Amino acid sequence: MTPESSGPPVPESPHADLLAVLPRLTQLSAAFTKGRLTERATDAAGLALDRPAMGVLLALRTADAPLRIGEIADRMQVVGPHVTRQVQALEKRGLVRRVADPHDRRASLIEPTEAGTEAANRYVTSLLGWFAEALADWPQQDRDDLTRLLTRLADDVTARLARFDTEE
Amino acid sequence: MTPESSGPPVPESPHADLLAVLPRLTQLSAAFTKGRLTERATDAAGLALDRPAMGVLLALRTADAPLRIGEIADRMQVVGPHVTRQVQALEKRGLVRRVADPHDRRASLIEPTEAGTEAANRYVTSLLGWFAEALADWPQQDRDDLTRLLTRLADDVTARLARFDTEE
DNA sequence: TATTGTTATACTCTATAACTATA
DNA sequence: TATAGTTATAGAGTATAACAATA
Repeated sequence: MTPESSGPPVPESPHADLLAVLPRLTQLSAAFTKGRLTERATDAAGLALDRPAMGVLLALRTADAPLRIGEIADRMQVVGPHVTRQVQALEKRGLVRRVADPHDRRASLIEPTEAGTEAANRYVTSLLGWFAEALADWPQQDRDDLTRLLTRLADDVTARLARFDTEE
Repeated sequence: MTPESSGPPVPESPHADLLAVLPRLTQLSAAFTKGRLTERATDAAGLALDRPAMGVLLALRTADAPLRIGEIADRMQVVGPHVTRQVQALEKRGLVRRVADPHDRRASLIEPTEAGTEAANRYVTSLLGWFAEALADWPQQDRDDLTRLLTRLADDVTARLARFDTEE
């Protein structure tokens, strides 16, 4: 069995199995997008919002406090102008409102309205229900392990990528 | 402590912790995109290809056999026209070539050229090296668990979402 | 008539650039 | 002069629609 005639096409590596993780992440991402999971959940919540707008509403819900545009952008890992437009869409639908920032008149604080809070809760409940169904037969240990490992993976990957920025 | 006055804003659920998985997947996806990991790996491979084109090349490498346009699209979970354009780009760069499908003159088979195979291998090696670094201090058990759980999650989520299509 | 692929077009999400107002 | 936000524009990635060739 010579190297060039057979064997798996993967280059030699002590951790080649790790590469299997990447296609899985891609698969999951594609499945969520193509399955329109968030769209179904927004429908179930009686809303007509796209994913980015829902992301803003969820960021506010998670923060459980009014946030500035820039703060929302940081938490969502997107740029400011993107958040500006999503907030405008949410405002039009009466799901968030702006309140003046007492300490800085350049900025305003965004907070969900009563309707916005309820919508976000319905959305989360719907998503959670779906997710619980999908993982209905998972042992609790596996659920815990998945959360733990995925959290660590996200942190390690984020940290490693941040090094690129430092080096440049 | 009344329900409306305090407590976490998350609705009651026996598996509320599972919801933590979704932000992590989002975070990972965003980190890979914003860290331009694939772009760095293609640079390291001496290429000038965007992510979709690289995806086609990887699909061919993984298959280790010539594939039809439709087969590539299925594996990448995208539509045909998208693959058509990526293959055209790869053809121009001499990384793939078309060979006639002896059984069906409507279709052609796509296979990597020598240069394409080498480029894909350099890409994978680069990505693998980076990934191994990021997870350098992970115990082998955790690596195995992550791969196993992520695979199962992807399969379960995909299966569950497929039920929507069936129901409609 | 059904299927494979191509061309042309549109849509979603996010980024960059230029600008305004306040600090 | 630096920072927060907005407006306008651009780009990446992928989908849909209309069509051609072959089955």
